[in-house]
Amino acid sequence: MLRFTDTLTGDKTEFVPRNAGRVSIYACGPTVYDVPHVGHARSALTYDVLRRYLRWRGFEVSLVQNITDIDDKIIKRAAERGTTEPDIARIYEADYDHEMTRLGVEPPDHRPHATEYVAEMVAFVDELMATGMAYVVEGNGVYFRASKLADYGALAHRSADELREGAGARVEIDERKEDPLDFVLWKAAKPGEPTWPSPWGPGRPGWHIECVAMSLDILGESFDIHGGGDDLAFPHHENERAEAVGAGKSFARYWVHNAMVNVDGEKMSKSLGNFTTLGTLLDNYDPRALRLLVLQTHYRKSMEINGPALDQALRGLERLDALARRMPDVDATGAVDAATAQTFADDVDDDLATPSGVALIFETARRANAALDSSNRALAASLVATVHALCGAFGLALEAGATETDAEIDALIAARQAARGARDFAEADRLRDEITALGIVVEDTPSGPIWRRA
RNA sequence: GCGUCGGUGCCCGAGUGGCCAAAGGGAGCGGCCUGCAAAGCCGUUGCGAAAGCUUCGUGGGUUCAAAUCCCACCCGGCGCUCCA
Repeated sequence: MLRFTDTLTGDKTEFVPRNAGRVSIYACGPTVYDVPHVGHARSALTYDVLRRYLRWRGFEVSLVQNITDIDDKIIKRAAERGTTEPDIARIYEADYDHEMTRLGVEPPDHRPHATEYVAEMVAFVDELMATGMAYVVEGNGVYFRASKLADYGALAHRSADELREGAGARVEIDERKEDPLDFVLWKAAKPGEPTWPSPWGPGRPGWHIECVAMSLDILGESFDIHGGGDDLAFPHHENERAEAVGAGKSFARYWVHNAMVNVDGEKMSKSLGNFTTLGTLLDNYDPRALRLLVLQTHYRKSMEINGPALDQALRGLERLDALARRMPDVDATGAVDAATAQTFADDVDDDLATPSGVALIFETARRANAALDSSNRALAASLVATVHALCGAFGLALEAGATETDAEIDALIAARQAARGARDFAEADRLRDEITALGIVVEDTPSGPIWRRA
């Protein structure tokens, strides 16, 4: 039975999709004003894994991830660089794409841009105006009237009054609002900023109303899962929900939030300056090591991503690759071990418990190696196929190794074999040192030596 | 301050009433395999020869039984209006 922890209820609840066999997911994407960092990677990997896993479980999955390509930060960055907002957005969206590709994150089924949905957003705000859920502050824009929504604060698990008490704890309250909880839906134009026409004068979109417009347009009302980083739960998602519910629409049926990446115990963020850019990390590590590391921690638990942690994950990954290398002709298309696959599904179904799934993968790999050691090739083939398949369910592709040939290396290996045959082990070891110096690892197996790049 | 999530063995990290001295990964140690390696497998890493004893932030409590439930406290993450 599939279950997820729903942020709205705070409970782990059975997941029943809107339409049997089909799952619709809206995952909050980046605001493209800077390069992606490791925290973005965790989020992206979480929803990539969720989608792939659900697909592996037989669901047809539709994933929407937006690109927010107009907002304050983009405007600020464009001004700093002396360029235009579309330029900034284009540059960093391309960068995001590039890193996601390297990470092995599949492109979403739909990737709407905020700037493509301005007309829909205006129409949405208009609806809210018509029902009294919103009001105009002359010269500032249109605000959502939070007091009109009975359960504003539901995602934050706070009552409106509690929220009012806490309001201003970190950010100054805009005194022009009727209520501290009200938030802007449409921002009136300021000089030099990009604007779009509206019934309330030229301006631009406010609090992530693009997510509401796009999710409802593409996925429809009552779509299944709305996901994102848990720093978005309030106010970002709270406000989205308010906008949708305020307009009388059924919004997301389940809210899923992934936890943050920490650095020395603190959240990785731009403002703290403690971030590792994703590009730098991927230049130095196998992207699969990052995926495995993320899979080994439950998505709702904050985690550290640093060199030592990645090194550990890399070592584990090497074990799996080594197994794949032992049976290079077996892949995920082979007959999988049904009992293992069932256990895997039972485990992971419980709130996307990928750490349990990974544990089972390693357990299966161990059994496969043991079967190979005792020459039980039929069992081994089934287990290796299972390892490939389960890794595949998490988007982890194992590398069965070098299919490449290299005349120089082949010659050295042949020479070493000849020396070994002649029991001239001093010469054999010298040749192996020479090969090692080229960055190659040689492994002797019952069927002869194999090599790979270290 | 309020809300929320968490504090587990050498490290990372699962585990939410008994099957737990506690998955899996990493690291260490011993063994097997190998000419030697690598890879792999087996065992082992709280105390004890064993029966057993003591462990899962701290202190209480509930229960026949608690890492798991309740209360208090300490510590940490995140959020409290434009951060994934």
